[in-house]
Amino acid sequence: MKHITIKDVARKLKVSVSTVSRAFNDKYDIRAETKELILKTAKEMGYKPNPIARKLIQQRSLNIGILVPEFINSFFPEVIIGAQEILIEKGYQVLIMQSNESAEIELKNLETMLDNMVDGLIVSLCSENKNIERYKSIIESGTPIVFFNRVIEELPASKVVFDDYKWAFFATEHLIVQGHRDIVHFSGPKNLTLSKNRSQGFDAAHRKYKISEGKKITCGFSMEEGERVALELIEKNEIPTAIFAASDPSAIGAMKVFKEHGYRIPNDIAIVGFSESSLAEHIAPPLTSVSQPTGDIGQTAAKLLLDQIETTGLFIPQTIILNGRLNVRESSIKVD
Amino acid sequence: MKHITIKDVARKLKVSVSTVSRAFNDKYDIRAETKELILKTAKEMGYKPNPIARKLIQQRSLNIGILVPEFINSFFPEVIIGAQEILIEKGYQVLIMQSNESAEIELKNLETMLDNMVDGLIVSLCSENKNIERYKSIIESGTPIVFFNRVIEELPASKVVFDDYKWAFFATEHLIVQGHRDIVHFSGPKNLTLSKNRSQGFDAAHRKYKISEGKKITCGFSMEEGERVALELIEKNEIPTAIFAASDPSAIGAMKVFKEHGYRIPNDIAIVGFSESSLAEHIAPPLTSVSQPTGDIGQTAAKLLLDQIETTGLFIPQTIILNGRLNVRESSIKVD
DNA sequence: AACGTTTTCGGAAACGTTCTCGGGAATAAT
DNA sequence: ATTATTCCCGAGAACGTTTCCGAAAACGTT
Repeated sequence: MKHITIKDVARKLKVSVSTVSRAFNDKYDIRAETKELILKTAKEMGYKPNPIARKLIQQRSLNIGILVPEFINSFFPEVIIGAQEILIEKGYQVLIMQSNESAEIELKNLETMLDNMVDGLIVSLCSENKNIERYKSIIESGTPIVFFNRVIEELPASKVVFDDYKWAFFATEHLIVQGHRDIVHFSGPKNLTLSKNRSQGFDAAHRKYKISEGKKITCGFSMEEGERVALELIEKNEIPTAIFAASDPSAIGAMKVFKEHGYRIPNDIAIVGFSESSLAEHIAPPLTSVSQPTGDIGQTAAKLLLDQIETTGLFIPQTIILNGRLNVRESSIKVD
Repeated sequence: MKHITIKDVARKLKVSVSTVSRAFNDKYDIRAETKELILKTAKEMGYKPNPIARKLIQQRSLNIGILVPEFINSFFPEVIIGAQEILIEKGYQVLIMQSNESAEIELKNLETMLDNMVDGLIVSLCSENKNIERYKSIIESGTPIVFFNRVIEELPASKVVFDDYKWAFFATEHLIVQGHRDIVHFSGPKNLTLSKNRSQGFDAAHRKYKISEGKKITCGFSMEEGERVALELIEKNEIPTAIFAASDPSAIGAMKVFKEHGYRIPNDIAIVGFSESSLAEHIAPPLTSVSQPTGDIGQTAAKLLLDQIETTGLFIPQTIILNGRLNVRESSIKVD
């Protein structure tokens, strides 16, 4: 009552194992009729080639691994769906793992993927990125890999990123144009390129309008982090007139705390988020935020990866920068 | 420059392949010193047992597959994280796939998981569930599997579900107690047990208070579906005084449309959702919703699965019903 | 010294495939 | 009729492990 193997099929039809194999892999010489017969009876017998054995000998799996730091917020799921669209069409299956922002789990996940002989990887790093050396060795070994969103510059691999600098600039400019001169930036985790870029965009906007540099506070991406930092500001009584947060959840967390303490949004404090989450337009007041083309990010990452997989010989890593949009909503516009 | 295999290690140390294998699988007779030596030089050489080959011969992978219909909303991710906590601790790795509510993709995902020889499956069905026969055959073949949330009664497997009937009853009762007599239920996809249960809870509450049966409209779980049904009601000018939606996104979608058309929530229309999403408490007005113990669901599912994996011989499927909470917020309470 | 036991190891078969090689039969060409 | 060509197919090695079987070595017992 065990698995039906290629041998069973061969025996039943009194043909050789190789012939059965040929029937399942078109590329070999086999008479059309025999092929048909084999395929038919194989189906009847419930035979299906064992992919593990196939992987062992072919060294490919038609599986792609996607590694993300979290997927509570809709950002990563949306990216994944975008990537899946492309990959499934090409016959690949997508395996997803999440590290819950833990470098340790990230590493384990990574090894599991490699163990499963994925043909390629699409990864977004967790905020405490300690596995750079491992990634370097993977890249060196020739495993196709593309990074997105949470990226490290020094890794010589393809990347698809967002123009964080530019859109942080626009977001900040928007606040400045509204008349704000005392803006605090909730910046993301320090070791991410993305945090640095957003932070620099924030500064650049100040420079353009010749305003003294705004204050910056390091703040994680989560709602809790936003709440924490907002409370800190309230306790120190250093309330700015506007906040530019590096993520939507942290913006929303902050908004919640401020509202609870009697501040009115946007009249007392204007708030702008980043990385449009599905919440943005539904919370009160609706949150101004920079939206990223999540689907596109996934799709281009998938395409880059497929390119690399199909390229024999030297592959030259590319970095693709995608554009976004500033969705202006009530949280940043003074109303009377 | 290829992979380092067990043979390379054996050759270098002038021992047999089996001895090296023994060093990596404690259970066999091997002298402590030889083992140490082998492990040491293996590490130096960068050797790691190839899990594909191991799977082929051992027929197990220490991988668990989790199949969900979507993960844009935080519900499924939260469940997954709960399951992961338990599984990782036991040495299992978790592979996740999502079907985007498509039965076809669900089936493909399922086969991929099986292809990868997962030791067990945790699955929540997509709304158009057409793969029941396949699941039956999987269960029959003895593959450990547990279903959660989106469940089909007739499948003889372990399940962890929510007491949808009870909490739909409470949610409806809450609206009735607020004085509502004209409540519309946005029920979920018809073929899900969960929809039926919620719908019956809705009816039961009406019966208890001797109110004529409320109107029910089939509505998907997504925001778009909620918007669609709300528009329908507006066009037909059949505006109820309250809505009990089978999901938060559909409640939120409806709320959005009603607000855009000038209806005030909750004064003109009270709304209650289901399956607390992270949005609920942040939208305007905050949404009354039934919250499910997402983490618990994942954990119990994982535990049930591990039980089944470790049980040799006959396994008796269990169904575990978990409790929730009604979070009453402004969307359902008349204010003046 | 002869024999039994235990420890430690090597040989080789398995797991389920793919794929190269070579050969026989059928067909075409000379 | 002989040779060349094409078309099919079978044999068997390979992928990288685990694990059964048996044997050599070491040790203890009488």
